[in-house]
Formats: sequence, structure tokens, C-alpha cells
Amino acid sequence: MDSVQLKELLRKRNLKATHTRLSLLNKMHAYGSAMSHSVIQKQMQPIDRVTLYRTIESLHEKGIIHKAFQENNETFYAICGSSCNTQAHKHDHAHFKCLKCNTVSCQELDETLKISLPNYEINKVSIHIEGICDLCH
Amino acid sequence: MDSVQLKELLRKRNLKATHTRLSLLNKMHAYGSAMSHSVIQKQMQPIDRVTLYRTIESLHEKGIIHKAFQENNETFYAICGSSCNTQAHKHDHAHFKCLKCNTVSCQELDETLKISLPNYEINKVSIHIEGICDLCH
DNA sequence: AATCTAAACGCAACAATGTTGCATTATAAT
DNA sequence: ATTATAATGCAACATTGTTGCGTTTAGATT
Repeated sequence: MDSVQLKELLRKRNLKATHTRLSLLNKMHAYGSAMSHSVIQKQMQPIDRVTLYRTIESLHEKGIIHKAFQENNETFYAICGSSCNTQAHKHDHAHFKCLKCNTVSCQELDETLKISLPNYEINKVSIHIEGICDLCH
Repeated sequence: MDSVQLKELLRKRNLKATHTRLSLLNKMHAYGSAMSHSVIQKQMQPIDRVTLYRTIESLHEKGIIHKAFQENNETFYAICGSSCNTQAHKHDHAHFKCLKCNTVSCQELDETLKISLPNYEINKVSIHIEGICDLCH
């Protein structure tokens, strides 16, 4: 996603295409997997803490990024796919965290997870797996 | 689980059966589903904040309770089943959080979730589902 | 039952994380 | 170029989590 597309996306969601937002989205895109708040903060340096909180909040509210999962009192964020919008999010992939190399990757589960709960309305499913990845094994 | 059994469990894991620990375990058992830190704190009042942190930590370390999931920068804890011990935890059930009544319940997924990741070692799987439960529907 | 020791507790002080209000600056519409 | 509004940075505050240490309690020993 290049700079022009990003600006369009932000404007479409009624957000100004500020340097902070573009920079954050670029970094998240380059990073490849879900980023923790502390990692984001390091990579965005120098930035005011409050500005970062509000930047993340605005992108989250408009469905441009989402909370992938939380761990050790830290939230991990990821860019939403094209299937997400302000109203509804679709994130049925799983996040795998390797306990050796500490990277987080998205795993498409071959057989779609069949969750059948009669009379339940399911809005969001998040699957978080921890272990040792193939490279570290 | 009555008081005698609880004391035995604590002693088996090399923890003293203190009033604080017994009280916390009783409350978690009575509560039925995963409890957030803030709810625990309210129910344990009056208690020193530090003591609560350390009580939870000790029970968690010894595999008596586990972190069910985290949400809104809060950790939810639940009592481990009999299949858990100091070394290994088995928690393959899913947690369902109703967005209307805010209760969290454990859902046994009828078809066991088949997660096949070749050459990966899977230590822990946590599934968190949000939506509207049958009663609120 | 009294004594003893290690673990657990409570308090104080500190550190890290998250929030609010407001003056200044940047975006983008006119 | 001008202007209105949103975004930023700063200060102050609130909440959450951590560390050190003196006191108390559990439970083992005698």
C-alpha cells in the first residue's frame, strides 16, 4: 500500500492524513506481523506518548487497525485487511507467537474453525497460539 | 472443592494455605467464570494491592489458576482444571464474552479444534469469542 | 502447647502506563 | 492566501504494576 492509497483510506474514514498516521501505518505494514504498543513506541520515536495513544485510538476506531491480542499487559496491533470497515471486522485468522524468537505471525487455519454455538451471535473470534515455530524448532 | 481439599492442593504445590489464598480461590470458584483483576480486587476488599498481586502471582506460578485472556488492559483469571499442574497446562476450551450482560463463560467446542501446523510445537491455545449469548439474544 | 523459621502480609515509596485539558500547529477546504 | 477544524505536544494527573523492608502468620519442630 503506497502513500497515495493510504491517504485516500484515511480521508475516506474522515481522518486527516497526518505525518504521524502515515508513518505509523507504514511501519506496521513493513513490520509484517502484529506490533506491541512498546515496539510501536520505540519505532515512532521521537513522539509524544499522548499523541501515540490518540493516533492508535483514532485508527482503531475507524477500523484501519485492530487489536490482534493482548499479552503481558500489552496490546498488539495489526493493520486490518480489506474485509474490515468501520462497522464490522473480520479477523478469523490465528496469531502464533514463537516463545523462542518472539515473533508473531498470522496463521490461516486450513480447516476453517467451525464454531457452532446455537442461539449465540458471534461478533469476534480471536485465536492465540503459543509455542515454537518451524524455524526455531 | 471444599476448604480441606483446597488446603491440600496448596500444600501439595508448596504454598501455605493462608486466609488470602483460600478466600481468593473460594471466590473464583463461586464466581463460575473467569474473573478480571478489578473484580477480584473489589471482592477481596479490604486487601493490600501488593498482596493481591503477589497472591495471584503465586497461584499462577504453581498452576492453580491461569490467565484465561486479557481484554481492555485487564487480565482475566480462572481456576485451572485437574488436568493442569506446575509444568503443563491444558486449556483447550474457549472463552465467550457476552457484550450485553458482560459475563464470561467457558464453551467446550464440540468438534475439537484441529490446529495443524507442521513442524510447529504448540504449547498453548487460547480462543476468545465475543458476541451476544443465548440468554440476551 | 510453646518455640522457631520461612513464607506471606501490609505499608511506603517508586516506576510505568494510561488519561484529561489546553495552547499551539498542521491539514485541507474555501 | 485565508480559515476552520482536527491533530499535536506539553503539563498535570490518575491508574496500574513493582520493589524493599519491617511485622505477622502458617505450620513444622520440640
